[in-house]
Amino acid sequence: MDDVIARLECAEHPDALQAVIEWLRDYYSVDDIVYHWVSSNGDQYGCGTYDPKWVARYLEKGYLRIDPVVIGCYQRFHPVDWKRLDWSGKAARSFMQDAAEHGVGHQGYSIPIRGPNGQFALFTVSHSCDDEQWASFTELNRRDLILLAHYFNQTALKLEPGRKPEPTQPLSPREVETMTLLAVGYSRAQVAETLAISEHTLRVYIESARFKLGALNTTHAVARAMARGQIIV
Amino acid sequence: MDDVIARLECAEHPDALQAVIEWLRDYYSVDDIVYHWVSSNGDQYGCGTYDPKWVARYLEKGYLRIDPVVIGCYQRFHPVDWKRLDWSGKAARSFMQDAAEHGVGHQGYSIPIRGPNGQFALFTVSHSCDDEQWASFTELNRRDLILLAHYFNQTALKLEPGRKPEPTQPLSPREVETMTLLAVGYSRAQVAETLAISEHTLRVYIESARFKLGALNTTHAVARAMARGQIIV
DNA sequence: CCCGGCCTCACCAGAAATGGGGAGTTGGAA
DNA sequence: TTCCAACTCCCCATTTCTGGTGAGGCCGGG
Repeated sequence: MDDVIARLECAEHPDALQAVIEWLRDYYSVDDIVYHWVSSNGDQYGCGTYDPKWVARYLEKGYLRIDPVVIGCYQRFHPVDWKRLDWSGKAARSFMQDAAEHGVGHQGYSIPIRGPNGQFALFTVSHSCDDEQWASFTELNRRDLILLAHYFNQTALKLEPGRKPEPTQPLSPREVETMTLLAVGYSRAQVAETLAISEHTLRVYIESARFKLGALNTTHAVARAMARGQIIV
Repeated sequence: MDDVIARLECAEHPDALQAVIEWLRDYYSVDDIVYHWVSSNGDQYGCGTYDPKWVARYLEKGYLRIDPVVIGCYQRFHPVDWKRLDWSGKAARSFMQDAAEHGVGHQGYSIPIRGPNGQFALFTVSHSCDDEQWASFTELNRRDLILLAHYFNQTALKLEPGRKPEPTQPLSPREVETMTLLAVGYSRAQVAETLAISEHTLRVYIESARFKLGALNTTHAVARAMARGQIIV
């Protein structure tokens, strides 16, 4: 374990992640291990031992917005066993069947990981075995998996595969206040009143913030400011 | 360590966190350890060994939006040493001085933790010693601290001290699509076009989503949907 | 079988936001 | 000192959003 973490910490190329993940699969003797993230812009990055055909199909079908693992983990903090997720709904059902047909095990344990800039990633272990075996496996390895997930994400963030640095121009104090108040539902007039400035001035802040954030309108600007962690709501 | 984590996992009352944190402070022989979170609604919860006067002053002064530790960690994923944060700016300076006067050590190591619903928490260890000692301490204990931070947050989330469950009414698929597209900067007309529906219909979705989210306007609705993890941007 | 939630469409009038001008002060950095 | 970024204020015209009301088809659960 220490060895793996050390390798992650000094990794300098994404291939290292893939190598580690394959090593881990053998080490734990499970069917699959996958790390994948999806962030703001919608494109994603990941590595793992799933059949490439399944990965391609997943992307092609846009399963990201259907997959109960993603949706469920997105609203959780704890690692979660797939069985505890919501598999009702016909979209989820057909997704599950499709996954099974592509060789994905029916047991799974996923750890959600969150980073700045609205980053969200999953570290998943999947296998085929009965419920009891699976329960004892997850119970035994939970702590290691949490730490692994953390270091995997740390490494992935460091390597930032082709991810543009996005110069995240900082907002001025007034701009931050403006965005924050807009995010909690105030109208322009109310924000102006709260900050004790004219609404005209307020507009200048909104527009400059929008410009700095590269946003197309106010809602977009607020969403970006939130996603990038530039405002604390 | 295992003992501490076990105690966190079976904790049933917030006092357990306080007890554990005090035990940890003695175990590591540091000046202070603090866990605190701040989430959507702005109110916060925490426990730690800081002087209550300092805690009160922190809240009273609204230091949350000035504290470089909070602001800095909010945009990071890795644990961070206080020295690596941005302490320029007069607000930050006077904050630092005020903290020092209230007995806060000048060395610090903070671990950001993120949960669903836009939850953000910090697990901080603070001390007074020279840089080298501090560097070796953090190097040595980093991994334990990450795991501790994780389990602290898990416990805090479980206990949810007085935090309303916020029945998080789920959005319908169309509502999710609508909110998502608005969050990435589309105007109402563009969203309607993208979804191939009339703008009138779109408005119905926005309004029903706004209603479900308890939001005052579109921007607010998008912000809430993001913060609650109901849309993946 | 019926109810309720979801999806779809329509009209209207008023309120709010946007885009693009210009212009002055202050305080900190180069 | 000079310069720039931040902060403040104002006008105009146009586009966009919002609030209220109404209505029909579809599908799944009780």
